[in-house]
Amino acid sequence: MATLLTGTQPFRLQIPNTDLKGPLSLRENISSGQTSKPEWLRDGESFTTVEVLDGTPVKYTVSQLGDADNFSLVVSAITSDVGEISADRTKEALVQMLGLRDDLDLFYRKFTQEDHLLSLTFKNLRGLRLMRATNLFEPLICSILSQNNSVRLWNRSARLIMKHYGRKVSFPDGSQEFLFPTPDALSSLNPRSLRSTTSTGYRAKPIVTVSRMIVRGELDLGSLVRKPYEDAVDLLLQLPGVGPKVADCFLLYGAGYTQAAPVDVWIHRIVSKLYFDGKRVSRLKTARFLRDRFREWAGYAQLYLFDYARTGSVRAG
DNA sequence: TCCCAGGGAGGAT
DNA sequence: ATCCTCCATGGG
Repeated sequence: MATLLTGTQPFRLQIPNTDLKGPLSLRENISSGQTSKPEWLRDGESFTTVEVLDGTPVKYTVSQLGDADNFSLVVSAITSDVGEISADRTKEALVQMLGLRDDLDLFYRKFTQEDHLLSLTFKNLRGLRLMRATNLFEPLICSILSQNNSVRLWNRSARLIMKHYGRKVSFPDGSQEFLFPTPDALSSLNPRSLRSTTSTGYRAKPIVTVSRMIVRGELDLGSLVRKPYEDAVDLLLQLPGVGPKVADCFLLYGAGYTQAAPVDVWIHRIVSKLYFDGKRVSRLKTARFLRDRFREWAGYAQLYLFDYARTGSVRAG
């Protein structure tokens, strides 16, 4: 039943609105600094990402036609020269990556009624959704990279890591892309050389250490993300380079824990300003506040508040 | 030159 | 529990 894609048979895939719940802004999704992976590469109005699905590299090129509320996605997905994978699997992975199953209409409706302050962020960010990774290692490394860093710089480092240490893959359209490296590839590195080649600074050592833990079987991300949120956090906090914010980033953008609310400098500022009358509240209390107030929507609330704060809708308090 | 960026670790209070 | 300081790197 499922169509098999091979390297010699590129195909196009239309995802009609009726499959989705609520609006989508592909551009907002891509540019919102989420740590599931570095930003998809942009060429005009189309965005490209390469994902490894069941061992087969798949290159997606996606563009959105129409506006946030009335649109279709035009998707080209091609496999590497050696691989093949079902069309259903390819489509499902895209739906997951773009958060298309999240009921964004419900989110808007619910908090337009229940939280006027949060609803202030809705108008300019309509269609912004949570991204999810198709693997667990890449978002963990990207989340570690993001600590005390700018979106621009951690993206740059992640791309350099791919270029220097990831497998190079050829596609039938003639392009060559670098995959994100495996834990094995990074585990064998000298942290100093990783640092000098990828501008990762003091984050190089924890990246290598975590990679080694995975290779040795001391860290099993697959079983970690099957645990309840609190247990998963406790385990993540034991890792070098992983504190509360990085753990929440990984759980939200990597593993889909929508109750996770990463608190960085921007969230710290905007939540203090909007919800605590400008009074300083600790980061841990800020995170707990967001989880208690927004529950399974905490990740979404955080995402909207982050973009609202960062894109200058408000001034730093 | 200083300050900042999707912070964390270790220590002192 | 909360508050220091230091940690690399590059942009403004």
